[in-house]
Amino acid sequence: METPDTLPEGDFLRLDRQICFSLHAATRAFNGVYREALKELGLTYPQYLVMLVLWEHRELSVKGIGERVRLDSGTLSPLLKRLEAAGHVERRRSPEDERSVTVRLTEEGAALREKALGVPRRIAAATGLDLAELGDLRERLHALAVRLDAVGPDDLSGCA
Amino acid sequence: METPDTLPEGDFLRLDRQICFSLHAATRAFNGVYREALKELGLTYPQYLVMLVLWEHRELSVKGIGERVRLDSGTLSPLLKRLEAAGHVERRRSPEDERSVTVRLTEEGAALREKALGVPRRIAAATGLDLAELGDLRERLHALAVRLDAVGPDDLSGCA
DNA sequence: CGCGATTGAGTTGCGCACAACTTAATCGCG
DNA sequence: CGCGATTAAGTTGTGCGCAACTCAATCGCG
Repeated sequence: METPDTLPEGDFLRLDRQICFSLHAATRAFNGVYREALKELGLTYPQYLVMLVLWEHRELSVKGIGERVRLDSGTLSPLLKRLEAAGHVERRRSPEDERSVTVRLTEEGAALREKALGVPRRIAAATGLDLAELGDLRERLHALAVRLDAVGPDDLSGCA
Repeated sequence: METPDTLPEGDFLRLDRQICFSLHAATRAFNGVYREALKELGLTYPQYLVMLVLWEHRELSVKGIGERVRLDSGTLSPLLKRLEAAGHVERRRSPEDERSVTVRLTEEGAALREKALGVPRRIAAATGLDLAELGDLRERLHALAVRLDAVGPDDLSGCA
């Protein structure tokens, strides 16, 4: 349990390097492709994520958005302020709970969806994967994220 | 080739949302686990990437590091300055080419490798994947990154 | 009802990531 | 040799991502 058995530590480090690099490179490559595809919409990748949930719900609290895109208010507040400045959303405090802020699509923000419809196919084409493979990738990444999030702040020390 | 055939655009947008979210969530979950594991080393994840290549080469130019970790000088310059301030590396201009800066591990930086040896196994444990699955993941991510990078700045418009 | 605990947003500070730019050194062609 | 083009690093500015914090509103227990 505490000895590698199959590999010396040095090779572990090498494998880790390869996985780190692959993950890091894939993430930034994806970001780059999205950046290019989103340029004409005037959106960044994280802004696109937020718009995607708003196109499905039209109106959500900051907390509601945060739960769906897994971002906290420290990231969302300035991002939403920029989306508001761009005219895509409106923000106003909720009447029934003055702590909460309701974010709602403007007409313009809702209309932007039409221009976004072509984006997913471009991305899919860039990956060179078909729908089934994309679905499989999504599954694997989702399962991985769930497992990694579950580890949380503890653990990690319990295996050395 | 230019029509979806299998899915209307709206479902494409939904699938894209799911893939976006999975990718984004998995990336940040990975970062979180590494952040935790690297805390005792006093390294961030990108700093760890740089140290990994230096542990293999001992001495590299900024350009050489950039090629290996796929980062430009705009990101590396301040990062390396911080690694230098932490005492892990030295930087000095190359004698034979005054444009180039050579980055070399200090004794302390080289010694840090010993403390890093336990990191990969912790990460692997957190993912819940075995060595074969990790290798497979690495392969897929690498292939994907290569394909996405190959698309480059052009294309993307040629499929709409 | 009153008051401490909790919750939702926002702010601050730091470290990437990247585009666009600057500066200095080197290259290479005529 | 001379000078424009290229190259290597660094700088600047913008936008995430996250930890740590503030502040106001709400909750809930006695």
